[in-house]
Amino acid sequence: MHRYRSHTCGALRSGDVGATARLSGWCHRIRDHGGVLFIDLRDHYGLTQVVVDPDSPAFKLAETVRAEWVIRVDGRVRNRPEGTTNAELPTGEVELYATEIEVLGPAAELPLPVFGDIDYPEETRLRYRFLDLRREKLHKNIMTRGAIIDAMRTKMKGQGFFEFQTPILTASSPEGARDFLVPSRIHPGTFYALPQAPQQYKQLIMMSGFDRYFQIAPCFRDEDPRADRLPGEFYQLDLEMSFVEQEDVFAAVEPVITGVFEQFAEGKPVTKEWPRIPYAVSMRKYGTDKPDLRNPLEMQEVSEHFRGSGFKVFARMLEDPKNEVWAIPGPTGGSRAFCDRMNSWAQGEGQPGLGYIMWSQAEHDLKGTVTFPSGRQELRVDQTQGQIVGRGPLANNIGPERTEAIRAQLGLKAGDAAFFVAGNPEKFVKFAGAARTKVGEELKLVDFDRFELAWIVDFPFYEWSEEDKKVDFSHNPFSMPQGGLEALKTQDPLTIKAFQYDIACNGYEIASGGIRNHRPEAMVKAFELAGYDEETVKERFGGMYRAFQYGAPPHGGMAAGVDRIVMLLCGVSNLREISIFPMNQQAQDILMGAPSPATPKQLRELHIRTNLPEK
RNA sequence: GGGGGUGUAGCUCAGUUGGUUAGAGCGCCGGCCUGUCACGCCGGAGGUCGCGGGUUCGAGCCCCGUCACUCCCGCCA
Repeated sequence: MHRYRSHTCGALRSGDVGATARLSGWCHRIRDHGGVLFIDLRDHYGLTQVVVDPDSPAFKLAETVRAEWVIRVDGRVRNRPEGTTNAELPTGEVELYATEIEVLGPAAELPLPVFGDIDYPEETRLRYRFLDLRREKLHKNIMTRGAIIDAMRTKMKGQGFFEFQTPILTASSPEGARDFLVPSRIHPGTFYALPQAPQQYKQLIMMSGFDRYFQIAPCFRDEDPRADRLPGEFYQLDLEMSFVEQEDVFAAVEPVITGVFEQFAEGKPVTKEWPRIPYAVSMRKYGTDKPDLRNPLEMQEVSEHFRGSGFKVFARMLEDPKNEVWAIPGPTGGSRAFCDRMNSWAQGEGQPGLGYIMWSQAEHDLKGTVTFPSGRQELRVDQTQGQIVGRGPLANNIGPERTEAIRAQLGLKAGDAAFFVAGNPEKFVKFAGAARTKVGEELKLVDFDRFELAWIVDFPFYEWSEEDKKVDFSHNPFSMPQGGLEALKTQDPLTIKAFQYDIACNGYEIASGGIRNHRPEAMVKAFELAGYDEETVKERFGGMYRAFQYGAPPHGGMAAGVDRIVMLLCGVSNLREISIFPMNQQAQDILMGAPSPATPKQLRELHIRTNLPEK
């Protein structure tokens, strides 16, 4: 017999009754009835009930074992007595009657129980990650992660892609996020950088005559984390193809991502035909470039209804042509309580408030003019019973015609509301998007049990950098401007769009890519408009620039966030739930103790002396 | 770099307008228990209330500072 096991803890069935079996695993749960004692023995594969009574030579030792001890049990497989089977366990028909127990690894008192499903503080979970990983949910998430990555590989290979490895120790890239640096011992005073992404390498692979590259690529960025952004390192499904236009990339990628989602969505619907939403449209309808399309609400511009109206705050704002008024429809939200709640939510977000109109059916015929006691305001009333009328301060100020026009434009009914955001869209768009999300969720209009995927296309090539007071790349400096060199020479830079696209899913950006700029003269011009001369380009992107001179194929690709996709498919909202040994929010690995000071000898070899900040 | 939240037993948490000896569940230790599967019952141990300072006759509670964790903003081409 094998030294440790003849079966795993998930293997035994009634067909094994009468057999002698040897199991090894962790003591998941122990129930001591004095005369009879049960141990649920757990391993990676499952759970089997071990039973011991005083007739067994193993009884005395069995009484001493505790939760999470690792033991080996020999015994006889037998049917559980009538009425004591456990339908919730695959092994629930049988039990192992123990005749011999060996303690393989005793456990100290646990800082974190493996049994059960209650939440524990992050710090405890990370310090004792190996215990946390034994717990059912996390254990399962990690296995799902592996299966998802397997599925990505299979589907990518099915699309004719081939997996490459690119260097981890590479050159610092001047654009983008902060690099992690690794000092060179051989070349004092110089540093390698860990790749933020294999962007330049994959383009060089295309210029090296390969085609259809992919990699489950580790990426490193020294930036502050978020719940949906791991500190330090993360993985991308990175891909690149030669001789392609945007449509070719979409055609290659869509089935891979849809396929992966369908395979792991556990029956939740997944978008079949992905909508293509231009960046500018997404910003105006959803207030973000990563819209959650499970939320049916779409914002609309309603400036005309407020221009020159009696609502002076908006009317005055609209005298500046840069300003607009946007409406967020709130179907079924037409109650004072809800509108007030939204208003105070907006104030909590640092806004002055959130204007609204509520619509309802008039209960009586009313005609005439109401003058408020102050005498400063007159309200014309002209309604017949059953007619839909708008209520609230805004409606009173702009009058029934304008109120009705807004209702008609937004397609709202009695019992509905609309919320209004005014000012310069560039400044309020983020808040408007948050308000759209809030309204949708509060009114329970969002169907959470689905995956809504979309391409966001036509990103602007440049944007205005307020900080540097100049035009700067808005996304990827390597992507191809729509219109090519001609557009760079003739168009207002801020109106140039890029062959640059994202995939949005349920409010997350899960992928980003583009068709690359493979013409050196266009690349030089693109950088020139952003204020970098040719020498700078040569200096910063020497390898790429050189490669462009010797026959560069048109190419493009994409990178999808593996961690985020796994997070969505596991139904969690924190990356640490799907990452096996994550760092904490301070970018420390508190299990392994990283980062840690280097020894004087290490520093000497690297010609480095520390210069620590004063406390 | 900035803002919010949290910090009380090994763990999860409660703790009144500031008032006697800071509680519960789980876990741990001891005892009882022959069919449980969140086993049950009885008993026990276990606390610098994150840390430092202040106000007060009196602080877990109020104030100031600080540290840790977490969420967010900045940042992330």
